[in-house]
Order: sequence, then C-alpha cells, then structure tokens
Amino acid sequence: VRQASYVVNRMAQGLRLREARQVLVILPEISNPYFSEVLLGIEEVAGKTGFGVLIGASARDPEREDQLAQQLLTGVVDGVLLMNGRLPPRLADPALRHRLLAVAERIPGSGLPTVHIDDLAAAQAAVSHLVGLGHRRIAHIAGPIGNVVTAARHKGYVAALAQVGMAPDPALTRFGPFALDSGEMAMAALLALPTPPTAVFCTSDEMAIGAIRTIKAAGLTVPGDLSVVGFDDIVFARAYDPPLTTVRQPRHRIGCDAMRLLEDRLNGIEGPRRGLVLPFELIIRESSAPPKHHHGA
Amino acid sequence: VRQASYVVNRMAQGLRLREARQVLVILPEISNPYFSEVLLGIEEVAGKTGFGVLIGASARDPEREDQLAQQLLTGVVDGVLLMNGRLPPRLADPALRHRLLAVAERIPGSGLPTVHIDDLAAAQAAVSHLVGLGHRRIAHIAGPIGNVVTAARHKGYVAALAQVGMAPDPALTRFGPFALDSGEMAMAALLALPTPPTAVFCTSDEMAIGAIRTIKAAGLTVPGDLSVVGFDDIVFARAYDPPLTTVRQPRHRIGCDAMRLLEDRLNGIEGPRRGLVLPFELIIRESSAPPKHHHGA
DNA sequence: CTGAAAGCGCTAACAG
DNA sequence: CTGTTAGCGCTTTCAG
Repeated sequence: VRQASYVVNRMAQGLRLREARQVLVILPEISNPYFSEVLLGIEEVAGKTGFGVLIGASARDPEREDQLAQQLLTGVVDGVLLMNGRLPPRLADPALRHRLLAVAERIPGSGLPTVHIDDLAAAQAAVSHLVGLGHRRIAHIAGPIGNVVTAARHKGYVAALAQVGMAPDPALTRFGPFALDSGEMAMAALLALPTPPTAVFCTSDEMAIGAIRTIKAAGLTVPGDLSVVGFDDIVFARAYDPPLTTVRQPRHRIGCDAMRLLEDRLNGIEGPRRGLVLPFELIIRESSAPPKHHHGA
Repeated sequence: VRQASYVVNRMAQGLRLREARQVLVILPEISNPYFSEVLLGIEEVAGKTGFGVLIGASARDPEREDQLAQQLLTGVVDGVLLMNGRLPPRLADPALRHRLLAVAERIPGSGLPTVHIDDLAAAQAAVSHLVGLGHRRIAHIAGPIGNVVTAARHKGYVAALAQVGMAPDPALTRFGPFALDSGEMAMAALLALPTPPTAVFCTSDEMAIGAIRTIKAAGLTVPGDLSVVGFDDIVFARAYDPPLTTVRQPRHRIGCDAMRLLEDRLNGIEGPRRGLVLPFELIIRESSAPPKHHHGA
C-alpha cells in the first residue's frame, strides 16, 4: 500500500508520539563566528539522530527570549540549548529541567548542567604565558559586567597575577561588550593611562583585534611595544597581522557534546550532574613576546 | 475555562490547520559570517510573524541536503529558503514551487525567484575602481568553478577590463573555494607568475585576507606593491591591516526581504517573478591605491 | 450566539 | 501474525 512516494506526516506523528524531534538553540548573537561553529556541531549530531534544529538568535532581548521559550511549552521543540546565559522565567518549572542544557555559559542558580571549558583555568593559562614572558603590567580587556564568563576569566587573570605575588590594578581592567569596537575603545583608554600596560589579555579574539588596531593606530607595534592575547581562536586569529596568541576553544566539540547530552536527557538518561568540562588549548603565535625593557624574569 | 497557564499544542494545531509555521533555511556553511548575518535577518522577520526558523547547515553534501529537503514533504516546515545554490531533487515538484525561494545565489534552471545583489555589476564596479586607479594587470581570485556567483562575478571582472579594451589573461584568474587558505594559495600562485599582477580582485573578504597574508609573507606591501579588493564587507574587513576595500552586501536586508517574500508566497501572493535585486555598495578603504610605477591613467 | 461533534494522520493497543 | 480501532489536541462546521 505505502509504496510510491509516501512520506509520514510529522505533524500527526508528533501529536501521537508527543514529541517533536526538534530542539531550540537560544543564542545571543549568531554573527559571532564563535557561536556559529558551536551551532554547526549541534546541527551535525542532531541531523544524525533525525532531530531538527531551530534557532533563536536576536535573543539579548528578554521579551524575544520569552517568546522563544514558549516554543518548548507549545510542544514544537522537545528541548532547549541555552547559550545566552539566562534561564527564561517560563522555563523555570522543575518538570522542564531535563529538557534544558546550558552551553558555553553556565547559568548560575539554575542548577542546569553545562557543556563548556574551564574559563578560569584558560584565562589563567593565557595570563601566565604573559607573566612567563616577563610582563608585569598586564591589562585585561574583559567582557560585560554581570556575565558569568567575564567573571570566570577575570578570576583567572587575577589568579595568574597572584601566582607571582601581584595584586591586580583596577585601572588595568576594562569591562565591555564582546565586540571589536569595544576592544578598540578599551585599548585607547589603557594607552591613555600614566603608565600604560606592556601586555593585554583580551576576553575574545574580536576584542583583541580591536585592541591591536588601536595600538597600531597609535604608532606602536605588536608585540614590540605591547603583547596581546585573545580568546576563542576564530578563523581570523591566525590570519591577522600579527597572528594572534589565543586560547582555543573546542567549539565544534562543544556543540556536538551538548546535543548528545541533551538527547540523553530527553531519553531519561541523567548524565553528569554538572555537565561537561572540555579541554582548551593555548595557541602561541606572534602577538606575544617579552616586554621591550625586560628587567629579568 | 482557559485561564491559568494554558498553552495551545502547536502539534495538534498544525495537524488541524495543515501548516507548521516554520521555515527551513538550507545554507552551505554557517561559520561564514556572511551567511550568519543573512540568517539573522531571516530570523528577525520570522519572529515577528510567529514563524520558527530551522537551520540546515552542513549542507554541501547532497545526501544531507536531500534529508533536509524531506522536511518540507513531511510537513514540519511550510517553506524553504535555499542559500546553497541547488534545488534538492525531491523539491522539484511544481506543486512545491510557491514554498521555495532562492537567497543570495540564483538557482539556474529552477525558475525560482531570488533575493540577491547584482553580482556582475558589483564585481564590475570593484574592478573598475582598480582600473580607475591605473591598474592594468589585474588578477581575479574567484570562487569555485560551477558556482553561479563565481560565474557572475567573473563576468563582471571581464566586463570591467573590456571597458578599457583589455582582454582577460586566463593565467590571472584562479578558481577555488570561498576560504581563507584558498585565497592564500591562489595568491602564492599569482606571485610566482613571470609577470605578477599589480592588483587582485577577490570574490570574498576571507579570500582577500588570505591573499594579503601571502603578499605580506612574501615581503611585499598592500597597497604599496599590490592592491587588493574583497567582497562582502564582513566585520573584519574594516579591522584588517590594511582595512579592506570591498563590496558591501546588504546581508541583513537580504535576509529580511527573503523571509518576507517567502511568507507572501505561502499566502498565495505571487510577488516579483524573478525575485529582488538589492543594491550593493563599493566601500573604498586602504587596501587599494594606484600602482607603484604608474605610467599614466 | 453558544455547544457538541467530526476529523486532521498517525501509532499503539487489542481483537481475530 | 495481520487487521481494526481508539484517541493524541486542536479547529471548524453544524445544530440547537
């Protein structure tokens, strides 16, 4: 009977089976290459198990976020991957817990498992690299205040300084959005300081590129006058001039593992309570070098 | 009766209404900032009218592509936005025509309306800019052979040369994928020529950045020794060293208009038969300048 | 204008 | 082991 070109109606199937075989990914900004590569990993494993991936981009706006969250309640999606660091209020119901997973950014107070790297350790490794090179006046171009990732990386920055008995100078940390212009502006402020830093640790490659731009515009060189370290290892990091020393995140794997974990949870498999911590990697390129007037390590 | 926290079950609603209020976007690669920004526009408009956006990334692979196309047949999505330049065989049915729209890349032979820029004119404008600067030996780092966009931009390149009575030298056009390394390799080959070009028109900013990298690695400067022009105006174009002269595509608007047009089609409104041609803009920055030994314009 | 009922296409349970 | 049937939650039609 069912030969020719029969295809099941997934709407009816979903109604009957009470599952949509779709997941929603809520992300703060898709134009950032970081997120899109995680998304690629998600999509890849989802495809293999017949899951569809819905995206909820433009989601810095809480109203839009709530509208997206609604999708889980209406049954169009079976689960939600949260990459925006916030748990929409209507998803707070404990009965929904097993349908949710935080990705890249932990959601404090939610108790949700998270797939991510150890941001503190990663930042500490990056700053220790600078310290090892002989730098002592190291600035930190940080993310937006209130953000969990920003906080973790800042702690790592402080920890690396503490390891050599230094206290952080508050004037050397600048908070702001994870964007290129934000890096440019922060660097300008740092350069205007009475005693500018000899090295800068930036919390994203985009910011690092912005910082380098400002440094070059001021007639200084990288790493000659200032060393710069980024974070993420986006495609353009190795292609920039100079190629960026940065922390590589296993973006693709974060996506794959997150989707796998969510599927498990949907199937009733609890999995690790706190989620997964994946390894990062410090990629040393040419934007970091010993300081100009190196008074010994 | 329906007070408290009642939410309609969209699965049942969809079954009854015979519509999913979801669209699928098939894209070749999401990590490319170009596509992600178009996607953002799509998502934005879709959100306003209550449509969900499913993504089909990893779709250079025809098998995966067909699997994705299946989604339309099974009724999970009402329409498909095709950004990969191909019409999956199972969607060739004329009855499905009004559920499809090509975006950015025309699909030859499909007769599908397309939302895009005039690639030929844009490439011609870019190359004419180089010609106007006094360049005569201009290379073209092109996209992959067989691609419609590649062909259109190549025609634009040829047309710009023809305007000053020049025939293109086949050795000066290098075809390859729209990627950074592809730009690097193509440039290396161009530099190895007996008479290297004095300017290069690249079919994407990523390729242009790759090309500049190779030029710098060879000890030459941009635009001192060679001028480079890109295409797309991604975020990093203005931040590169030197800032890239490039063709800006209205990516966000392409996404918005495409989604709007698709919704119209789903509602039975035919709309423009050939689709929409949106304006591009030549952004002149610092990677292009007159040739070193300028023997008059 | 309000209320009951049919049926969208499927799967799972049950009867033959 | 094959064939029939109930019902998933909604909307729409039709009767009251």
